Amino acid sequence: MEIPTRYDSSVESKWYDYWIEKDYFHSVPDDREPYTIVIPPPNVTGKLHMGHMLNNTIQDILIRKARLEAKNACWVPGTDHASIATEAKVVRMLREKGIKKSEITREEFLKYAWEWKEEYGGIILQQLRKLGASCDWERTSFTMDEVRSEHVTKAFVDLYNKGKIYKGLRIINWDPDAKTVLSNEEVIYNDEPGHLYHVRYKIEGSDEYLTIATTRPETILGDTAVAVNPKDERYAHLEGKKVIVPMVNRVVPIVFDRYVDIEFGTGSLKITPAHDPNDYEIGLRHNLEVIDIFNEDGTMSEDAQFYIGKDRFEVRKLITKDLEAGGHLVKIEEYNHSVGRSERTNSVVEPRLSEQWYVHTEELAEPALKSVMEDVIEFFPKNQKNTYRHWLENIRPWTISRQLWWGHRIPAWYLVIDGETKTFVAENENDALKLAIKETGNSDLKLSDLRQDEDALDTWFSSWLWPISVFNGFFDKKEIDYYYPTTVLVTGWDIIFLWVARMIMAGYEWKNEKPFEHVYFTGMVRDKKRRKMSKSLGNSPDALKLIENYGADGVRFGMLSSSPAGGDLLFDDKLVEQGRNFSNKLWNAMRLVKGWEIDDKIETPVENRLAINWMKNRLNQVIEELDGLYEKYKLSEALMTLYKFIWNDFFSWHLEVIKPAYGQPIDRFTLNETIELFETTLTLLHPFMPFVTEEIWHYIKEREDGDDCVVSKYPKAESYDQALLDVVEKVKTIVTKVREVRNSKGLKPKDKLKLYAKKSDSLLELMDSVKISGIKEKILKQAFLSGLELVDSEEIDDTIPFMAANEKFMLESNIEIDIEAEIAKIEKEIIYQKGFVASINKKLSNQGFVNNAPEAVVNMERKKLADGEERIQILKESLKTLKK
RNA sequence: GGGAUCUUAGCUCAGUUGGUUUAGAGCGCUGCCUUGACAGGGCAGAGGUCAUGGGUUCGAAUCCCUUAGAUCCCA
Repeated sequence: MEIPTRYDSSVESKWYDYWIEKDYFHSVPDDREPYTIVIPPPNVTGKLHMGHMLNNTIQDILIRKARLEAKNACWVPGTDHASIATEAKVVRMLREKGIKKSEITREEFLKYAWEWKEEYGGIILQQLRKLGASCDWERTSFTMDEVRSEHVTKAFVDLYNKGKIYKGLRIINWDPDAKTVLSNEEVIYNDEPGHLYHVRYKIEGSDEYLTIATTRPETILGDTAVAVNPKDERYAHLEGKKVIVPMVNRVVPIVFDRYVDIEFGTGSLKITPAHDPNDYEIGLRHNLEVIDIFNEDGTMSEDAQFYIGKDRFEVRKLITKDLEAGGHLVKIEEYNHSVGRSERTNSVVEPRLSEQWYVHTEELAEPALKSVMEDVIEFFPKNQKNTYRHWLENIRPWTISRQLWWGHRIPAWYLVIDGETKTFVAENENDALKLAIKETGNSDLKLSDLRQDEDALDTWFSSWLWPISVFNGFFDKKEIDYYYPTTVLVTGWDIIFLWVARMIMAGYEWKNEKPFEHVYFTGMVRDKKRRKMSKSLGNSPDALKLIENYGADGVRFGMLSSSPAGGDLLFDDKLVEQGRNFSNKLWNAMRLVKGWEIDDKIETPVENRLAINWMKNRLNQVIEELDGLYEKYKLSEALMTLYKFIWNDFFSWHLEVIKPAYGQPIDRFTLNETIELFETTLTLLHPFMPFVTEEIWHYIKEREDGDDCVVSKYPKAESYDQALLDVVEKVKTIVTKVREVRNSKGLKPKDKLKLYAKKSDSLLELMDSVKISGIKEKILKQAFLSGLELVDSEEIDDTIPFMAANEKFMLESNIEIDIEAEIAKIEKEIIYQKGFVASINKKLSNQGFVNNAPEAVVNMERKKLADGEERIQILKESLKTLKK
């Protein structure tokens, strides 16, 4: 049957099913060296996007390479419950059904949430299969499944008992949309346009006013002081005075605090301790009253006295008018300032005073910082180390409680005795009760006397245990001892604090060991205009559509071919198209090779032996290069090295030399050797393009059961003959030059012409090299020549002279050549060469250079000089003959 | 405001501790080529005083400083 001329990527699903059926991706501990990756768990209700594709392609390349190297490759997949994001989605879904979260119980809500998770959860894991991800699906984990939840509880109780978790009253970042606290890392700051309002406060018992500047006039209602800098002479006379807060007419003190910036605004600052972290600190120092004027959804509370129940942004407009009407507003300036927004809901974060659970991260940070700084854990690229250090050296307590239901409920129970609340932290309510009985001495206490904390834990409190919990690390010694520490973590640098740093802390806290050897940071996927991919811009291609159109291999190629570690990937359809075309090229090369009939009567032509010999040496050189690139995680470069080797060296040069004339058979040796080269090449390419390589693997040769590309043997680099590689490069230069001469003179590329070469020692050496035969034949075949004759003459009628590889050639042709143009060209070339020679002469006549530079470098320069002079000599002779 | 990284061909990027012909690749561009594995193809070509100005050195894209610009992190 005819093989179609186009590769059809729809075979991909067939191969994925086949690999699964053969159980190639499953790992159990054995005697081999483990190679372990845990997936950065995507949100359970998420869909595959470009970022996932990049990230997971990289992991798959590494894990497949390890598998080919006969390591015990284990890639653990899973999903994250993503508490805020998922809860927000469920709330929205319920609202559409007409159900309000505030009107249902926690149990009812969780039931809906689990239903939602069962329906939409894990779609992304199915999509990863389309990409070719060779995960061990039997190990699929979820941060809220039973095993992972047990780890979370145990970790919380353990830290609490060690005194590393505590509850405290702080100014926190409040998300009024999600109605929960956020950690500092979940707040995104950006400069946004706003206004600076200048408002005057009357000084009590005086006609004087004090003008303050604020970006948030609505918080005036919660003011409990005005502050100025003690060094500010403008305000020195106000010591001991008080001001009257507009609207509410509250009399509050003027305090003197060094925090106030004399230069900024009017130099005096209104103080709202309940709604600004800095104000809160000042409030503590001066013992100020705290008035909370907001409800949890960002509307005004009773304590605000005005605008009760109205939204904070509406109030900002209203109060501006009222302040103006009351004669308090001095002026309004345009002003850009930094605004914090919730990473998940994008609502403007409200600083709020509240009681939350915290992890004492300072102690945990110490070993985590040390191991990265000392390269015990290696970062790729290295420059992320600075960012990491800066954060860990300035680490602040980690707020881990969230006012959410979807998540791990905090394992703390409260008992109120005589109006005083006692806290018991335990792995379950029965243990908590035992603790309570023990502490109170009251054996009549019942479970119903205890009340569990309503809050859930931050999602990251479960993900930081991921490298441990996916191996059931707190309970199963065999698994964790074998797979931990994992080999490499592949993730985006945007979660270096949220996730990477915390996993390292957890690793040292509970395993006293790093969680991974290496961290490979991927960049962001952007569009070609360098914009972030986002739904609102509509510039993010549909990942599955891309796979459908170009094949997973094509997409993988496109994602990888331009994405250095840590650098952003500027995504362009063109790249994916190039990947698809590459698949097609491989396919057609296979068709060519497969189409040849063997004839045992044919002796192997000498040029074929040379070609095979050259390919084998090149292959070893390439394997060596790849090893170095993999070691440095330069995967893009590794792919491009392979791409160029396969397309240029293997297909364009090698296949073209050995290709028999149309319809003619080939000798057995050449074909077998070529198939073997093809096979090795497929193994090398397999990690990047798993499907097309597997497909072709089964076409080029009959295969026994289990002889599959996915588990083939990755070749080891052997030594290669550099001299041979150099000789062939020279030959290629000569062939290329002949083609160029034909091209520029309008000669047909495939008309057989005769080539003459001026006899020289170097040329004789090249042609008659005893070790390597087939040089002449290769040149004849690839440059479409009828013959190659070495001559003593400088000048032959009806030829075009040219120079290649420092030798003089003459190509048969009876076309008229434009002598003037030829002369001009050669003269231009002579000028260039003279400049070249002069620059080297300058170097060599410099005693400093000759004395100080290494001998090899000086010799190299001498060689360059000799070559240059030789070229000038040849050019001058050509000029002489032309001018005759 | 503090800190980090970066600036090489039209675009995206390589360029190992300073020394391999006067800087490489892929894409794009230009010309030529079509019964023959592949137009999702073949062959060849043009394109860069390595952001700027200084310095160190026998020698700088590479090390140091100035200036300009870009990106990111922290506050």
